[in-house]
Amino acid sequence: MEHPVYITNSLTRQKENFIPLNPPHVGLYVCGPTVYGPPHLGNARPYITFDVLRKYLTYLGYKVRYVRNITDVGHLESDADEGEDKIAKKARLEQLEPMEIVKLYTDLFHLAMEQLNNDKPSIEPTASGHIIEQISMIEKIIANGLAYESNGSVYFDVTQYSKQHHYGALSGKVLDDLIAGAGEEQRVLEGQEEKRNRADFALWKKAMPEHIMRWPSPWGLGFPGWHIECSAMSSKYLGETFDIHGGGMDLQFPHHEAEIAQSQGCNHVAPVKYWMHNNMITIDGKKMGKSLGNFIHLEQFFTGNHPLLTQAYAPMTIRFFMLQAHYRSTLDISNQALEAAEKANQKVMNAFGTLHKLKPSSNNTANIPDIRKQITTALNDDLNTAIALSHVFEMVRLINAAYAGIEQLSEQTIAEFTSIYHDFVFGVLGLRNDQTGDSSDVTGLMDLIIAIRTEARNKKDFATSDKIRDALAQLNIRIKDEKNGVSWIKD
RNA sequence: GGUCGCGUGGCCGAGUGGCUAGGCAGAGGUCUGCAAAACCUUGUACAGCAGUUCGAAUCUGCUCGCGACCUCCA
Repeated sequence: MEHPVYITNSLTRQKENFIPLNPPHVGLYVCGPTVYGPPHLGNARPYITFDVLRKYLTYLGYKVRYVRNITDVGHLESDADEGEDKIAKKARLEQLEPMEIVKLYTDLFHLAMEQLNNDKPSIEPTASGHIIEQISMIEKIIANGLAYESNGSVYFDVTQYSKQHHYGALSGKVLDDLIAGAGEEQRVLEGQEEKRNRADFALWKKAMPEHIMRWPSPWGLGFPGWHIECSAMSSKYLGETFDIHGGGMDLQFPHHEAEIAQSQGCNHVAPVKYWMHNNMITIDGKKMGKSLGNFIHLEQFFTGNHPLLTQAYAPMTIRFFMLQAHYRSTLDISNQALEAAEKANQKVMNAFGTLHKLKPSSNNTANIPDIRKQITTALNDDLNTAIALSHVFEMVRLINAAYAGIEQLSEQTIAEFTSIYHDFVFGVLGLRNDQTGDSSDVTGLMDLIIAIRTEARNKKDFATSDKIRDALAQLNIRIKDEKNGVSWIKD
């Protein structure tokens, strides 16, 4: 098959032709959430980005296996906590079992994914369900001489590894700098004294008495290091080498760098052919993140319940907003920007309704572009959804212009536009038309109300007709007196 | 301090050697009882300075400003 897609590979920092290892099969792994809190806007970006990628590859005929994990093993939160992990801490604060915390936030995450219209992954493995695989991987790495046990913990020997491989290839880090530390602000990392070298990272951590999430291992009771789960689960379900690994740019180092080292150190092959990283959502130009405390939960967007938000924003507004930017750019959020996205999205959805009302002409007006080709060209070029959308808007313009009688569209073109809506607007881009779904009862009632109002208008009884329109507006139903008749939409 | 990236019209945001990105907002117009919607017209933007080039927002250098990673983070 043809392979028209180009994607930016973080490993080479270049756009590369995407050719799967075993076409038409594509293995896609995306780092999933650590379920210890409600999902926020920043969390949504990779899942929307890679949902679009998955949908597009599927549209092109690839068979995608999409694996996205759930991290339900609490990794160490900070040095000060003396080994307490994020999930255990949350459990203590809320007086719940750690697995209750995991369940609660996994459910919230799934709900948000559904609201954002992200398809479910093919496999959604949990870290806690793959302890055996992680232990076995660690054993292999030790056997290969690239990890060592120290006081019940196991560390990856970065110095040893770097004698054979380039540690830092993905992130551009230089090992000597990492060993030297981050300038004068060198931080004291937990368990530093157990390591042979500052740059070494944990594969397995001994559980302190207060650490309640713990499993037996050859090295005693403990829990897996943060990075090993992704290596274990991706290789289990996608093979030792697979096509695409995605995630946020903030995971590039140390998480993904460590993944490469572990997998290579275990299986003697590079785990991933194409690394893809989405950029950050910013607020006032600064990364939205848990550590900065400037994040807004998705649920707060959907309800508008947040001091920084002037109104609620529907899930599709959020999705549209993200798609208007390229995934490798930062995206700055503001009420103004979100409102713009809301209106733009509405315009696209409204045009779909208008499309159905068009009367086909025998011929097209001149210069109707090949929208499908333009959209695929944009998506082929590193998944440029912003450009793809600009072509959608050209289609929207043509539809509205045709309805206004300025352009003419043939039956064939109308059918193609309908197909483009299904394939791309609703399909690949995953925008859902939340205005539809009204029952035939409502439609019948609206027909009746509109008929009565039209009667009043014909009698120039504008007081009555405006009263009806205002009352409907109160119910978020907007009446539009168009040249070709009266229509209504739900806002 | 090291590494990397960014600075585009009122806002968000594509593009990256010559050809209108797009959306929102604003202005004018068409339509309309009014409104809404839609359509048409409209903005001549690329941080600053210098250089390369027939030509630069796009390449090079310098300056200023901002950010990401180097620690958990999507």
